[in-house]
Amino acid sequence: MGDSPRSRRERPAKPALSRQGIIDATNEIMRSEGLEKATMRRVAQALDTGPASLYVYVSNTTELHAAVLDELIGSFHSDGDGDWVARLDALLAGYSEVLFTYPGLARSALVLRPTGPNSIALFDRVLGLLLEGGIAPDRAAWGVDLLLQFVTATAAEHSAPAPSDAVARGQQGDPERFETAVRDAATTGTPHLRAHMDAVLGGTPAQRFMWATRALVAGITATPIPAEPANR
Amino acid sequence: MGDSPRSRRERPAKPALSRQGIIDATNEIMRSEGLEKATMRRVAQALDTGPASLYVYVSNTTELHAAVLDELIGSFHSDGDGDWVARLDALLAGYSEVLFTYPGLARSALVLRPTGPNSIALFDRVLGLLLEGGIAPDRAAWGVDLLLQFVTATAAEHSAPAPSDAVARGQQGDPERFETAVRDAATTGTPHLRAHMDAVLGGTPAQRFMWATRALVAGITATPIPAEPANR
DNA sequence: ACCTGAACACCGTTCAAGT
DNA sequence: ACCTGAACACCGTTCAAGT
Repeated sequence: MGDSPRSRRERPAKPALSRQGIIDATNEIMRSEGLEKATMRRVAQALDTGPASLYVYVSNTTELHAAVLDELIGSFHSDGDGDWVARLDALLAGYSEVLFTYPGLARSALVLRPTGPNSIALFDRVLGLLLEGGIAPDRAAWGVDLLLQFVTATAAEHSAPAPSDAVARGQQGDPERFETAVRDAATTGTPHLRAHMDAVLGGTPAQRFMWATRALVAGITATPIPAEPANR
Repeated sequence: MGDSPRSRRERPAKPALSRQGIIDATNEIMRSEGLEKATMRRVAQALDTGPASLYVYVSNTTELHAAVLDELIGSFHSDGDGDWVARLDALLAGYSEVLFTYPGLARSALVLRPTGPNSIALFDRVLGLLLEGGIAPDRAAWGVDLLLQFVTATAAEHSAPAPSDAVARGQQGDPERFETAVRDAATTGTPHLRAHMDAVLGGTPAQRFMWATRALVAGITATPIPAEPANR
């Protein structure tokens, strides 16, 4: 009994594989090294096994990433007080924060249409707040998509593929590139851009985020859905 | 003279490499096989050379994809007539059509913040239409981003990674998965979702697209930008 | 200058074989 | 059942060497 032969030292006991263990390890790698490092091979290595072993618990890379995302969505609680607008702001800010912390996941979320239990719960909470605000249920129902899509897309925009990839510098959607392009173009055939360049380039990201959510809520509130109420 | 020695037959003359030729070949592969097949190696093969040769004209894969996107954005002209709303609809529909035809590119566009000349021109056109609609310049300037982001994100959502990948079936954001998840969840702790399930799941994609653009324009029109007009 | 063969350092996924 | 070594079929990018 006592020490089994191969438990000499090192090897921190190598916990048995499990779906949750794989998800946790993936989460950890994503946070510290970014989505693109959270590969099957890298995760397997972190768990001291081979990539093939993961396929017992996870059906493919996409599904694994989706599982991590749903877990993260379940991890933030922002049931602040205040009126429904304040609570909506807090909720969207919380979601946004998660996506900014794991930027690569925002890209996935856009394509994946998260359907895990926590994602659905988030959808329900946003819908509840819009209804509480007195928005017509039809409009609120469609509006949730618009709001969550905006948050996701905004986070995805700010996601550089590799945290410190030499190639990425000046390549990605860093605002600078866009700003330079606008200033350059303003001298040629883009009259409106030239006339309003300062407005186009103005505002902090936080100001724009806040303005956009205001505009979305206003639009959702005021815009009737088409005649056929909700066909299909 | 006449036939040079190595022009026996076959080999359709192998045109010299050029940046434009590389872009065209990439475009063609994207259309016929999807973004994920438009790799350096695959493009090089189509041009009958090795991948290393492409790096003389193109700095990396991302830049190549961005070049194709800007070319496509320049390729559609929808200066229909009618009032500004009709023309805005036509313009966004045209952009949307391109992105739906090359779905993978929509994902790229979100992260890339396209800055090519044609992309900037599109931005200018949308801005012009909003101004024509009498929207305050400050709001219009920020609103363009919101509108283009919506179109791009919507196209990205509907993009399955591989056109006919066995794994993709039931995996991606096909509406069915979301619908199933909603119906399942509706029995548990998601009261609002249950109460308004039909509204949430209702509407055709086209109806939702139209409604969303209406809501966006309404919100942009009605929402004042923050006190500091356009700092920075 | 332009082009390229070959290499480096990776991927996801499958499958026969082991325990 | 669960796990895995090894293989298959790919990637992007670099670089020394050729023309």
